[in-house]
Amino acid sequence: MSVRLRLSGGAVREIEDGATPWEVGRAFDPGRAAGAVAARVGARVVDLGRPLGEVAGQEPVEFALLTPSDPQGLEVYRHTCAHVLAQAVRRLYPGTRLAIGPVIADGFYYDMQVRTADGQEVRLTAEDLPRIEREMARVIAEDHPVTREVWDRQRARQAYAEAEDPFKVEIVDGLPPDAEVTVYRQGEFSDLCRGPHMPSTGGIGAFRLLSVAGAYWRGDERRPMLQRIYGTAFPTPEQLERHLWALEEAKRRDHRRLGPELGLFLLREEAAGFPFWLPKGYAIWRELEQWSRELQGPLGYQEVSTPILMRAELWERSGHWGHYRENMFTLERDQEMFAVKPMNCPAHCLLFGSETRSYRDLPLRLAEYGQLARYERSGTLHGLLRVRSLHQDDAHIFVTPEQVSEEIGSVLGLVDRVYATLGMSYEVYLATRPADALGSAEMWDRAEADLAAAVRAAGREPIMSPGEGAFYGPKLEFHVTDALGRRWQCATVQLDWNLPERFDLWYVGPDGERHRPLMLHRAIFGTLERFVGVLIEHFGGAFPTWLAPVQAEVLPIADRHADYALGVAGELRAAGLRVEVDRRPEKVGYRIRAAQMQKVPYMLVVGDREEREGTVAVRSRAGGDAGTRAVAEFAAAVRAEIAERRLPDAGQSTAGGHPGSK
RNA sequence: GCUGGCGUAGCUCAGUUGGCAGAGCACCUGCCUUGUAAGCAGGUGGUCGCCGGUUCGACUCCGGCCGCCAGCUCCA
Repeated sequence: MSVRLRLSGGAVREIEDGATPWEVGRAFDPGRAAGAVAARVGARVVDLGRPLGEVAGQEPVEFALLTPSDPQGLEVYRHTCAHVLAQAVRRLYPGTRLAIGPVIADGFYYDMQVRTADGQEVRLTAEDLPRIEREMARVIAEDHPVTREVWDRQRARQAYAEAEDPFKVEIVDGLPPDAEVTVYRQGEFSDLCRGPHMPSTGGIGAFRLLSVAGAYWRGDERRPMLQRIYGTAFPTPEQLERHLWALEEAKRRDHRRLGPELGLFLLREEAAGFPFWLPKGYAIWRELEQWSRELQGPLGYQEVSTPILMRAELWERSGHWGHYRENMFTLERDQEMFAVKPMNCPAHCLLFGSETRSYRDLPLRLAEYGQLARYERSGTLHGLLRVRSLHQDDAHIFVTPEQVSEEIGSVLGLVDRVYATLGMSYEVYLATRPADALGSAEMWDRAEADLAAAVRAAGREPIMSPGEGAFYGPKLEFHVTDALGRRWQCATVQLDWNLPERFDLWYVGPDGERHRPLMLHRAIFGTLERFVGVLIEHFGGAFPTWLAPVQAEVLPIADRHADYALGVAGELRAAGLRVEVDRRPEKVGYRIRAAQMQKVPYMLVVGDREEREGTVAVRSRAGGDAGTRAVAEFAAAVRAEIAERRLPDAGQSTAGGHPGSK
């Protein structure tokens, strides 16, 4: 028998079915064969030693060798490295039980119960990692061939049961009935694994273990806590070093570091999860809020303000008492329960229902920026990105069923405009019906379909997020990525057929009858707290001029220039700019450095010459010395930059003349 | 909330085996009067997270809380 493969050049070859990808590669693509870790046959990635008859047939399929430079090849490479990690830990701690060791975005991890030979559990710390790394290096140097074995399911189950490997037994039991049970072996080590793997351990070039942390087996806090060792691997030491450098760089952008450094906000243990906003941070905040009003007003949004504290009875009616109580701050007064609002929707429903609404009033768009509070478990708090204080750029839109699509389209347009202006990329997730859902299956199906259609109409493909919807309706989540590659939801659009029902909301239709409106929950920034946090990291603290807390810093050369400097600052403030004067008795270089580290977009040096000529010597944060300009001219240029909400483009500044010009 | 780690000046961090708490930066003062990323000198500043215990004596050892960090989980 034979199989047919389409090689990289496009030629179809007849190959004997016992041949392996390695043999085919060596014959037809010797250049890549040396560094190959696996092969792609059709849609499958397979071991280089796998007989082709098992994965191909008479129908020609694409054949390609994979090296660690290919994304799929890199996964195989890292996966094998995860096995090397497990092998090394087993050597050092022979009683270790393995759970799972998958490849993740920038590396891999392995979850295990680390134990000594006599079954004593061992707590690893970061100090143990170098020792494990040395053992891994030994495994790699020993260059063990990696072989694939197909096991009988019962035999596998029994073997792991006898070896007292409860996690592997559970994994075997969880495999689909028709799945092949495979075990990969390298030297004295073997592991239940789907594969594929590199042909031998010697091919791993550069790896590093990064951290160790606890992780529950199957993510379930009622189950045993395992130790998760994170690591990464790259084909060359240079690539590894570059990655490690990028991780350090990401730490430098961490908003928890930059926030206090730039004087933006404060986190205090007196109010965990409730940030204190300093003048500079709040300047950013106000700028965003003002922008939001500017964008939404023309779209027909009306701003309202509703009570922060309301009786429990309201939350019972809205369903929050049953579904969300764990996340609410409650208090009792005069034998009555109250709750701080975690969301605005129930209050907005009260507003909708407070007068008779006509179909002519719809869509009715109620916006609110007030403060919400949600109880989050202490271990989940994270800088500004996971807080208990929330100020959303929230709105609830009451619509007729016919208006849903168009209104969602309008919201998606708003989202796109905001994120494009800030130069941020995002992904759209469609979160569908959760286990504790309210409402009928038909309502959910239709709502989910409506949301998906709207996203596609906006030219994007939603990523499905099954079971992640709110209890009251499906939602679109817009995710952005932080400096450390963690993903956070910012904007959201949720469809809700439930609350209008619970609050018995209705409008009078053209037919003179009562009809039930639908409700859209939406936020564009999401939570201001989180959004500012994400922006700090996105810009690394170097905000575009329109958002920068201090837009220009005036630096008088000597004491005698102080009056002129104050005059310049006054003139610029009158033009609407946020300006400060640094008249400390320090050298200009010192004060420039200070302003530069505070990431002020423009530094204006003024001395005898500038005072005489009524000018400022402009230095831009990104481009350095930008020449001398008249004060009014500088003000006009910066005002234009702000009005356009221009993004900083590296090396260029807009408000300076050419060096040497006036 | 769970597992592990951590908590010393505004910030970053030292602090031997338990014996009167330190540095750099920041801040203040003086000198310098300054030209595009750190001038010089001096000084202020700490209930060593909080509460309790052991001890002649606790930043140090023990226990309990609180907070932070990583991960799990949860979610905007």
